[in-house]
Amino acid sequence: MTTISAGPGAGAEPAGVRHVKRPQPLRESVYEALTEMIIDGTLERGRHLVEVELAGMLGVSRQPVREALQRLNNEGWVDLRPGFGAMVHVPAEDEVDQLLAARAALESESARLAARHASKDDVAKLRELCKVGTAYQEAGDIDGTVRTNAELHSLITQMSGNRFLVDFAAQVDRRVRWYYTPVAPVRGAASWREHNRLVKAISDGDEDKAAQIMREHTEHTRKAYHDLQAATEPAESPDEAAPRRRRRTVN
Amino acid sequence: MTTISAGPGAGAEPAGVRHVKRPQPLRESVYEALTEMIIDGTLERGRHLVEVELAGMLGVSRQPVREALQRLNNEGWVDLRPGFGAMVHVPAEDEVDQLLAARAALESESARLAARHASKDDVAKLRELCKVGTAYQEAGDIDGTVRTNAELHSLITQMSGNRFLVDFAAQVDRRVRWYYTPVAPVRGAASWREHNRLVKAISDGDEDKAAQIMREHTEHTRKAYHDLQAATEPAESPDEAAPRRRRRTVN
DNA sequence: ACTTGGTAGACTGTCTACCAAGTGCCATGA
DNA sequence: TCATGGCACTTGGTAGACAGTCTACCAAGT
Repeated sequence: MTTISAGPGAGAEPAGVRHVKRPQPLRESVYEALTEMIIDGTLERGRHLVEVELAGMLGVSRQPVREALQRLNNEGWVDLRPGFGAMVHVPAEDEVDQLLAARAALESESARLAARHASKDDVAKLRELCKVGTAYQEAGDIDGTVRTNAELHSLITQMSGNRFLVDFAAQVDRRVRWYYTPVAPVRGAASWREHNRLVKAISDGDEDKAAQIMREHTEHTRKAYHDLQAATEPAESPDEAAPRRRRRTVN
Repeated sequence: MTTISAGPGAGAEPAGVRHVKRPQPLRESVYEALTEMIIDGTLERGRHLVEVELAGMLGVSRQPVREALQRLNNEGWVDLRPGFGAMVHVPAEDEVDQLLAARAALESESARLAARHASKDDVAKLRELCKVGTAYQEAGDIDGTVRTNAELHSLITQMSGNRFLVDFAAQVDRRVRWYYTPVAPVRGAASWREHNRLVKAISDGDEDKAAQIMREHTEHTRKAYHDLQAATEPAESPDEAAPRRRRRTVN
């Protein structure tokens, strides 16, 4: 039973004015609890989510659950079928591809703007993250590597100073991480070399180079995903749950 | 009194499979009614939106209104302050800038992908839109020009075949149009010349060129906005509401 | 003049209960 | 085997209630 514990929303305040801890709206906690459960697989893909069931599970009433489900629906985590209920979204095959393409656009632009606005402080933080990440990677600490990777990318988008890029990139990133988790550990070594070059370009203020490196970086990730997918796919049992048609040609 | 009339959700179906007319959920209609009222200024910026008031206004109960407001909040149309209510969002000065920057990234990537996947049919439609738009422009039909412009851009993003780019770009676009409306008519002539070059590049399948033209196109729009802003701004009374600081240098 | 304390009203956040309509499933029957 | 009818379940929406919180305002004290 996962009960909600109104966790502190780790919002990055302008430093110094730290607002007193205010209890989050329940719907927010529910939203977070659900995404977490979706990402960590507690709620498997395709599972039928019933409002009252979730409400009972989380110890709240239907209302906050409904509101959370609607947000999850808007952001593509679940599919809401009127009169039936919500199902945890089952990603289509071309979806990861599209996500990574969107991410390439968003993050490479972010890198460009980050290079434009980088402060000494930011660059120092970036360097630190690179060091930490590489260390994790070499130590074989997958969890740490993934986390640091996320932090690095997040910091870069934030350095762009563009709220919309930050929001969109964050949304895409969470989705990618969800789909991608099973195949994440693969691309460790090269990835951090690229990160280093990227940080170098940003600290040099070389916009074009930063954007280009970030684009290639994401592109490599996509390729890695494809290779791994191709290697895994033939092994899947042909009597898969839904006999949905393959349509490779669409994208 | 604006009453909701459960209009047929003019969703673009895959053509042919037209689902039987299913009444849209109320929250959807409310959402649309509210965005419309925000865009056309019925609900002024900064206005405090009270749930029961809106509910009465639209002839529905609180619940659908709440749900619509929450979505509006997530998409940045209103700001939800816990325990107080929703206020129509008042854009910060640098916000249009950031929106246009995000749009540049999203749409230029879309143009690149559109050039990659363009079908004969798509290109024909693009050409048609260009013709129509230019005609409107020359005839001085501002409304028609703006609408056709939106259609053209929308079609290009859809041609990218990337659902996420489509969604994000659509979101950004609506916001831009809201802020931008007062200054829209300015940039008519040059804009359609650029559109023509863009369509040419797409039909040639020249990805890089398409992306570059789209980027410059958006950049020009941003510049036009700035110039117009600079020309208008000095006229504003100095005893403005909030004496917040100008920081032009940020973006 | 400025701060403090108190009061009142308004509105949200959440809960409960309830009903209508739509959906999926299953057993029945041809 | 396949269509039909019915049943159980679930959402979508409504109504009402209540606590907590936010804003504003007023009065008294420094």
